[in-house]
Amino acid sequence: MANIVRSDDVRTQNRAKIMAILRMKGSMSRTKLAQYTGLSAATITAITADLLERNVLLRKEAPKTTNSRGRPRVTLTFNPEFACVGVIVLQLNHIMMSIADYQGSTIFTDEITLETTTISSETLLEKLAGFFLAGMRTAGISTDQLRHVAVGVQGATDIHATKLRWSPIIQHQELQIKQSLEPVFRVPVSVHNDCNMIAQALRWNEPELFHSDFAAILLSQGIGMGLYHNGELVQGKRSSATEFGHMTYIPNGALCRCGRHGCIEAYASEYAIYRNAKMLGDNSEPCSDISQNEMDEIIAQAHDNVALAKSSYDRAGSAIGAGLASLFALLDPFPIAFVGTGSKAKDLLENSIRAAIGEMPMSFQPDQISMRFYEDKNPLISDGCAVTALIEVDKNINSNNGKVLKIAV
Amino acid sequence: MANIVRSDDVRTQNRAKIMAILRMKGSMSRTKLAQYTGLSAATITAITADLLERNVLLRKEAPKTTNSRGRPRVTLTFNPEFACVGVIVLQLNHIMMSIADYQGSTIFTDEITLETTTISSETLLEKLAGFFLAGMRTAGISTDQLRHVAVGVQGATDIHATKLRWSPIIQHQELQIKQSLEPVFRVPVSVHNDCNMIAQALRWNEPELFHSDFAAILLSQGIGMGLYHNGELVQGKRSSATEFGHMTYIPNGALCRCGRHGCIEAYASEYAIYRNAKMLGDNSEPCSDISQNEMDEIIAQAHDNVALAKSSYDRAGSAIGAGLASLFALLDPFPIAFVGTGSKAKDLLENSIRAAIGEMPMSFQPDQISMRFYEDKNPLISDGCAVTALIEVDKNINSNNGKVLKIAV
DNA sequence: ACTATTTTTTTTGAGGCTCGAATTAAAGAG
DNA sequence: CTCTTTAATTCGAGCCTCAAAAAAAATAGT
Repeated sequence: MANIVRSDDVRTQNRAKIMAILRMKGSMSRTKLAQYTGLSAATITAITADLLERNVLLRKEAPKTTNSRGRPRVTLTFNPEFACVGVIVLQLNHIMMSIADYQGSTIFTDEITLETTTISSETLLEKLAGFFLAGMRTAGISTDQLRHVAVGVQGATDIHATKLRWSPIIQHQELQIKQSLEPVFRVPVSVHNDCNMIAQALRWNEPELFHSDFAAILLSQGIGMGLYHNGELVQGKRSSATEFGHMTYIPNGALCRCGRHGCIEAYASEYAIYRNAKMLGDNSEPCSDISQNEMDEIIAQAHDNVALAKSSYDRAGSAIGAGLASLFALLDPFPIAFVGTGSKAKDLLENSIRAAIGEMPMSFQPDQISMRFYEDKNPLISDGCAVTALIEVDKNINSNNGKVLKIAV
Repeated sequence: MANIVRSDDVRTQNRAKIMAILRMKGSMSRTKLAQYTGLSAATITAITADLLERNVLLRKEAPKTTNSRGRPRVTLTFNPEFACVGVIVLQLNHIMMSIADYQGSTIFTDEITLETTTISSETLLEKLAGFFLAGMRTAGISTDQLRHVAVGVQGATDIHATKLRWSPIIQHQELQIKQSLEPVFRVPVSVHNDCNMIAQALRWNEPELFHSDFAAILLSQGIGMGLYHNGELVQGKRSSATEFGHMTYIPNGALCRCGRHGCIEAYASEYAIYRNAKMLGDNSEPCSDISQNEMDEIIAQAHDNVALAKSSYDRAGSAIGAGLASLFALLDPFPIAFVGTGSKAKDLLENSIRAAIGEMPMSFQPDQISMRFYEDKNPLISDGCAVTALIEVDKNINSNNGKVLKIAV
C-alpha cells in the first residue's frame, strides 16, 4: 500500500508525477503539465518554481510556436547540466560504457573486449571501474557531476539491484557490483538484468506499442525475458529475472546450459540451434562461443531449404511459442519484441512461434499478437540503463529534496 | 500510479488503512491502531470519531484486560449491524449461498442442486436470484441491509468482475452476472473466479504463511490457480483467471477438456487420472461426471500399490510439478496450497510434485517449499467471497463517504 | 500608436489534513 | 484521597491543493 500520510507526501507525489511526465515527453509547458497531471495551474507553478530554483528544470527558449494570440507558453525541460549518469554494460568478454546528461543525451561512449570468464571477480570489478573512470576523464566530466551509475548485466540479479547472482559470463557465483563500485564512484550504483533494460528502452521508445503489458525476449546465446504486466516489471521474489528461457518445454528433454533438461533455452538458443543443425545431439555440451558467421551460415542454409537447418529453427520457434502460450494462459496475450542476433532469423521463427501459440484454447487469434524484431540489442540495453539511471536520479531528487547523495569512502 | 492529489485524498487513504487493519485483526484499540498505521494518535481519534458517528465502527465492551494501571483502552470493531453482504457460489449442478454480517460472521447459509448445463442463461440467472432472495427472506434480513453480493464461479471471469467469460458449468459462452443480478438485488454485484476466492480466504485465515507471494491450486474436475505475487492477485489483461491448468506440459500430448493437447490439466485433473487408471487412452474424451467413489477407489488402489493407479498419480504430480517449476523460473519459489478433493491423494502427489520441481536449476531446495493440503474447497470459496464482498463495502464506505450505493431499477 | 482580446502564469485566501504538545479522562497503587 | 500511569482528545502550527482574481505577455484591430 502506498504510504502517503502527510501533506508533504502529497507534494512529493505530485512532484514525482510532474517529473515523470517531463521525463517521458522531454519538455512541456506548465499549462500542458496541468492538463496531463490533473493538478491545478497554481500547483504546477508552485512545484515547477521550486524545481527551477534548484536548477533541476530549465526554461526552454521559445520554440516560436504557431503565431497565435495570448501570452506565449514557456516550455520546461530538464537541465542537461544539472547532473549526468553513467551506464556500464557487462557482457561475455565485452564491456560497454556510456555517459548521458540529465536530459538523456549520450555524451560519451566506449567499449572494450576483456576475458570475463577467466579473471577473478576482484580483477573484473577493478577493470570495470577503471574503464568507466577512464571514459569519464576522456569525456572531460568531473565525478562531481555524476549522480548515478546503472550496470546492465547478462544473468540473474537480485531484486534489490545490488549484485549479479548468477551469470554465464563469470565463473564466480556472485558479483557484488554495487558494494564494490559505490566506494569508487561515490554515487549510487544499481545492477539490472539486460532483458529488463531492453524492455525499459522499448517502453521508452515505443510507448504506443509497449507500455503496460508486453515482453522483450532476447534471443542469443541464451534466452532471456523482460516482462511488464499491469505497467510494472515482473520480478521474482528474490531474483530480478523472469527466467523465461528456463521454463520447461519438454520434460526430461534436451540438455540446457543450466544443467537441467528440457528448458526452452535448450531448444531456442544459439547453441541449441547450432547443435541441432550440426547433428551433435540434444545432450551434447552447450557451446558458449559460436561465431556469428556460423549462425549466419545456418540461417542461409535454412533459407536455401536445407531440411536440418530449417527444422532447427522450427523447433526453436515451437519452443518459444509453447512458452508464450503458457504465459498467455496466465496473463492473457500481449505484444512481444524479439531482440538480438536470433531475430535475424525472423522469417524462419515467426511462423512456428505463431503456430505453437495457435494451440491456445482461449478466444484469440495468434496472428493478432503483435511481434516485432530488433537485431541489435546493445543500443537497447544502453538506452534502458540510461533511462533507469535517470529515473533513479529523479527519484532521489524527489525524496531527498535534491540533496546530492554521495557515498562515503 | 496512485492518485493522491488533495488533502481529502490523504484522509481517504488513511481511513482505508485503518479499516483494512481492523478488517484483518478484527478489533483493536486506538493506541494500537496508531502503532500499526504509523499515524499520530490525534489523527486516529479524528478518523475513528467520524466512523463511530456514522455507525461503521462500534466501541467494544471492555475485554477486562490484564489489570494494569492507567486509563483502560477502548477496543473498536466493525458494527455487525451496519450492513450485511451476500455470497453466491455457482458450481457444476450446484449452488450455495450465504449471508454474513458486517463483522464477517456468517448469519445464514443454504445450498441446492440444479442442472446448470442444460438450462438457459436466463433461467439460470433467475434461479440464482430467486434462491438467494429466498435465503434472505428465510434469514429474516431486509434487502435494505444488503450492501454487496459477491459471486464465486468456476471458470474464467473478466477482469472487471462483471461476467463469466467461459466455464465448464454452462453451455452458453458468457454469463452477464453483474448486469442481470444488480437490478434484482439493487446492490453492487461482483463476479470472481473460485480459485481466486480460495486464495483470498487462505490469505485471510493464515496470513503468516500465505500473504504476499503464494498460490492456491484447485485439484478437482479441472486444475485452477489463484496466485498472489508482491501482495497482489495476478490477473490477466482481460480475464481474471491465471489458467495454470492450461499451461503446456507436454507439447501435443494428452487431450484436454479445452480441446487443446498437452495441458497440465490433461494429466492432473480427475478426468485425466481416471482415464489413465482405466486405460482409456490419453486422447479419450474427458469425462465430466466422475463420482467421488470412483476417485476414492483409484486412490485406494494406488495405496495398495496397484501400478496403474500409482503411476496415474505420479504422472499428475509430475505435470503439476513441471508447471510449478516453470512458474518458479518466472517468479521464484513460493508456498503452495493444494485445495479440493484431489488433495485427498496428498501422499501420492507430493513426492512426484517435489521431484518435478527438483529439476530446477536455481539454488533452492524443493523440500523447502511449503505445501499444504485442504480437502474441502467449499468453505474456502465461501469465505473468500464473503471477505471480498466486505472489502468492497469498506471501499465503498471510504470513497463515497458512507452513502449507500443502490442500483436503480 | 494604442486599445482590446486572448492565453499563460502567478498571487492570494480559503479549506482540509496531519502532527506535536498540552490537556483531559479513567483507571490502579499506596 | 492523592499520586502515578496509560489512553484519548483538544488545539494551534504548518503543509498542501484549489478556485478565483490578478498580472503578464503576446497578437489583432483600428
